[in-house]
Amino acid sequence: MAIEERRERERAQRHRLIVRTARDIAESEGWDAVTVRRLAREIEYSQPVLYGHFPGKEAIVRAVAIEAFDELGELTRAARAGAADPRAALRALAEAYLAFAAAHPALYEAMFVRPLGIPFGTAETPAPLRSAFAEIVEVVTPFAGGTDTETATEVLWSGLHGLATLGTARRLRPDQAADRLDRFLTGFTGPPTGSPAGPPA
Amino acid sequence: MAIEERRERERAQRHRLIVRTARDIAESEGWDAVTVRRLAREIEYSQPVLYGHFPGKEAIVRAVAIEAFDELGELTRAARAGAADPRAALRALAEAYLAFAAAHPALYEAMFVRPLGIPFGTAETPAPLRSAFAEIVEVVTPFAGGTDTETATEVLWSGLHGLATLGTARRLRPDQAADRLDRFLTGFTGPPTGSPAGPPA
DNA sequence: TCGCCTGTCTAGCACTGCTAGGATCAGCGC
DNA sequence: GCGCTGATCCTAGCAGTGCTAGACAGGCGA
Repeated sequence: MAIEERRERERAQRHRLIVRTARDIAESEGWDAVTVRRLAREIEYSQPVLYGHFPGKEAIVRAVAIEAFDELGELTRAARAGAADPRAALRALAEAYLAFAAAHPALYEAMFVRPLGIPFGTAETPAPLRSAFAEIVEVVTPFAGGTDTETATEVLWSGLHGLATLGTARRLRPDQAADRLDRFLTGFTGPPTGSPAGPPA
Repeated sequence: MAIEERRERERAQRHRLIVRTARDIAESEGWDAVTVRRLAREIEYSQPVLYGHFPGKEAIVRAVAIEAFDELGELTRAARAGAADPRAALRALAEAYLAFAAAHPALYEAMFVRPLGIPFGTAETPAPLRSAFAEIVEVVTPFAGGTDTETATEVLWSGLHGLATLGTARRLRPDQAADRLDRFLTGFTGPPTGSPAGPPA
């Protein structure tokens, strides 16, 4: 029995090694550099071993993405927790989200740009993914306004996603990132209390 | 001389055939199905002929994208022209943009998601691309508010881009597309004149 | 008519994801 | 301790990818 346990341990360890190696290569050289041969070489096993752990390359990318969902959820949770009021919480979450996308473009790509083969918003959605989304819902709720919370959440998320992807693709002026977020959030929440209405009709 | 002219004509025709074929395959089966061999088979020439027209596959995708920029620019221009006031113009442009992305996901992907190798917002930016962007600037100007026009343009574009990409990736509820656009544009422009302020602080 | 030159194709390179089949070695019963 | 058994792993190969060198033909000018 102990032998099988050891084997299972080793197997789990190798599993994590594969995911970590894939992530490392992707983050330093992009997903194009992540090939099955390269992975096999780096973990010092032959290629078929990888297929004993994952049904295919796509599944490895998926594993990296799910791990990253956990991290993003943790970051946004921390950002939200440290905020004084709903407006600050929203801003903190947005900043954390964009900072994550900017710091880990390859992870962000695996999570939200590449086709994941993971259902979003259904019962089969993995837990890390759902809890990360729940973070956004939580912070949006006070600002839902006329529309329902889920719609408002989708709008906030879409805005952040657009800013993140166009930003990393270098299609927005890099220096104006903070201004863009200001403008977007001001629109989303409405102007701060006490200040005059913004744009004319 | 006439012979050379005929050859040049034939060459240009084949050039267009390549771009059109690439586009057709991409739109019906996705970019993964667009391979050099497949293209060669469909245009009934061998693969090296393609490399006589384009330096590589990426350049073919780029040609398809630039053509698509022209179309998108035309669509948004028409949408804007038919609008009564600035608010309607903004909405019409946004709807046209999202409709294009939904109707031609492969083209949209080539234009805005895949790395294009085309500089955005510099002097070398191709004309179709610049004029399409100018459309957005035009329609955003009345709603710039406190921030400068270019920043506001980037924010609008980012929002639309996020809605478009997450939409085609099936990560937003399909039925709520109109509600999302409403919510986003209301935030972006501020509430319509005469109506009470939206969300509470 | 001859020779060149342009245009095209065949065949091949190095790479990709993935897999069939054989070798190897650990653990077990005797 | 010995030989069997079964799991584990690797070698080698498949079909596909983007791309290219070199051979071949056909039309052009002299």
